[in-house]
Amino acid sequence: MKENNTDNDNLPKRPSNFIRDIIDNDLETRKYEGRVQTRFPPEPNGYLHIGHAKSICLNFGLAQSYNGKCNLRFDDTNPTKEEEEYVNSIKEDVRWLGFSWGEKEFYASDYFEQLYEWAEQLITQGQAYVDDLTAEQIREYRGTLTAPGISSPYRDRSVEENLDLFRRMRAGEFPDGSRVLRAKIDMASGNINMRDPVMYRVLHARHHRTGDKWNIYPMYDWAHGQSDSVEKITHSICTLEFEDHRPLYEWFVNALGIYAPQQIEFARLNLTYTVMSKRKFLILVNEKHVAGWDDPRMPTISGMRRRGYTPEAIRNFCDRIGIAKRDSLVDVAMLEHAVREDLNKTAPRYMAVLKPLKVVITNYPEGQVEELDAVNNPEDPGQGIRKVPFSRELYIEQDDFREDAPKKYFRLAPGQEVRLRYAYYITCHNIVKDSTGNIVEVHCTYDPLTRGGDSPDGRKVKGTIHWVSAAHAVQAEVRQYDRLFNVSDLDAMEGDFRDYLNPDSLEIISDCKLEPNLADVKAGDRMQFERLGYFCVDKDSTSEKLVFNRTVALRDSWAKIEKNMNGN
RNA sequence: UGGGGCGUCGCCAAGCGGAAAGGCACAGGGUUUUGGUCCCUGCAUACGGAGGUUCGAAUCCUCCCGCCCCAGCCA
Repeated sequence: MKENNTDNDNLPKRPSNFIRDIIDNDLETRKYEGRVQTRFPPEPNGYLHIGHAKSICLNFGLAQSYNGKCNLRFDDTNPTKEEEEYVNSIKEDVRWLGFSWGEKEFYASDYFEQLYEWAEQLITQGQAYVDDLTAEQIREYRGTLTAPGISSPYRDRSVEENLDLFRRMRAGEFPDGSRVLRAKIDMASGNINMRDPVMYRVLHARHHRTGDKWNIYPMYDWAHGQSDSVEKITHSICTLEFEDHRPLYEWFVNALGIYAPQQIEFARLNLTYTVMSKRKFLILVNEKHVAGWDDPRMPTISGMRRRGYTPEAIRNFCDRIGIAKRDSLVDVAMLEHAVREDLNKTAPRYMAVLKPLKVVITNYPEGQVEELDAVNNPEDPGQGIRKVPFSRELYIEQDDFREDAPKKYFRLAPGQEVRLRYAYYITCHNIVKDSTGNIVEVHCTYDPLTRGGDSPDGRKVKGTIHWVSAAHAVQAEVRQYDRLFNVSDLDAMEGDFRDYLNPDSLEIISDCKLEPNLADVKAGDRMQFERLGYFCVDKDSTSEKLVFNRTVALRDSWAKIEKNMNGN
């Protein structure tokens, strides 16, 4: 029996941040009767990415630790860009990340009628008017950053005329773009959002949920705060660029006299070597720089899922980068660390040779096969052991043999003894080359007394390399990914972001040799290929042709040493 | 030259007037049948700058500098 175990003890510990401070304070002052209600409000116009994950973890995480709720709400106020396909993928991604949002999801479009009524209320209160100016004229009348705007000639229409016009807008009497409903606030405000913002536009477009019911659609500013209000949100968390909208957010709920949530802004996530905008993703996909939204090189949730990332790793990453208001550019190494950390504990290990070099054990009996024991996961004894076949002809990694070994090279080289993991010590005594001088085969002898990888005489070998029995090897394709861009701070670069695409972001290796235990693997399975990295089975994989994605390589201190030896 | 924000180690980020957490990265060492993991150690006399208040300031005040966002009938 556990003692003194409150609910909060079981909840994930998360670092403090300014939003938690605000909530703690609100709880203390009973600002919202002790409630915490957040929401994650994606627009269904694209796939979620790691930046959204930050927001998801924040909003759902806050709800969890304060015993509150977090609504999933689709901000579907622009039917020209939104599709059901996206709402489905968003739901899938949020769920996959490990969060749930109760019995139903919310939609801004569910509030269209209420929003409409509130708009009539504002008109009646003399705080909104129908404007006949064209989009271009509205822009001109709005003024500039330094010059105040000027009033529209339609600004002082009577309540009756406004009501009539607005009802006819709804009824579909006017063509797209002909009229808008605007809030009557302050054309001279230093905050441009307050210069009579547009609340409704005429749009004869079919909405993915309301169909053809509406001929007018609310703008973000008019919809968002009121949706929060309807849902009794306590803390409406959004990104920094909406900071300027907060006065408007508050103006609307105050003018309406309805429940007032509070908007809090935090800095969005930026990652090194990565772009993070749906617009740019769309270009990458449409121009075929990547294979799709779920290309494993994409920072989309679906791309990362396909790449082999775990929800746990992404959540840990999000907890660790913190929440603040300063613009930041998080090192992608932080993300990679988070996956390695999780996969190290969970991923079963296998041996796989990606770039094979044939090794013949000349003193090993022809035709003999031994089944050797291999540990499935040294970090988790519970995962047990497996058998791996060993025979006279093997494959090892090309990188694990050097004819002229540099200093500190502990792998196979002429005259140098190494351990074959879980098998035997071997020593190279002969190299076979083809007519052009390429090494095609390496001949070694083994020490039968070192079976399993230990020598009775206690003799040490510095290197241990992985291998696969040639006769038993399973063939596979392995896709290795590198960063999509070759500069760390894309936003700081001049010119188009496509100029910085890394041409080597995808390497397909087609003749990999895998230990036979990998033959029955299924799409989505994650594992470590010993000494190489973490991999997962791609959805393209079939029993005839296995396909793996490299999620992330293992840390490679030998690569670092060698790089330093070569003077960087 | 308008309005709104932000500036703490290479990158994130705690700190909320009492003598600069943590993570990543990096460097060195130990353990090791993954050059993986793990374990040690090091890594800001300093908090954009300059003044001021105070016994005491990254934390309060003033001025200055730098960076980001805003002129969609996008969100």
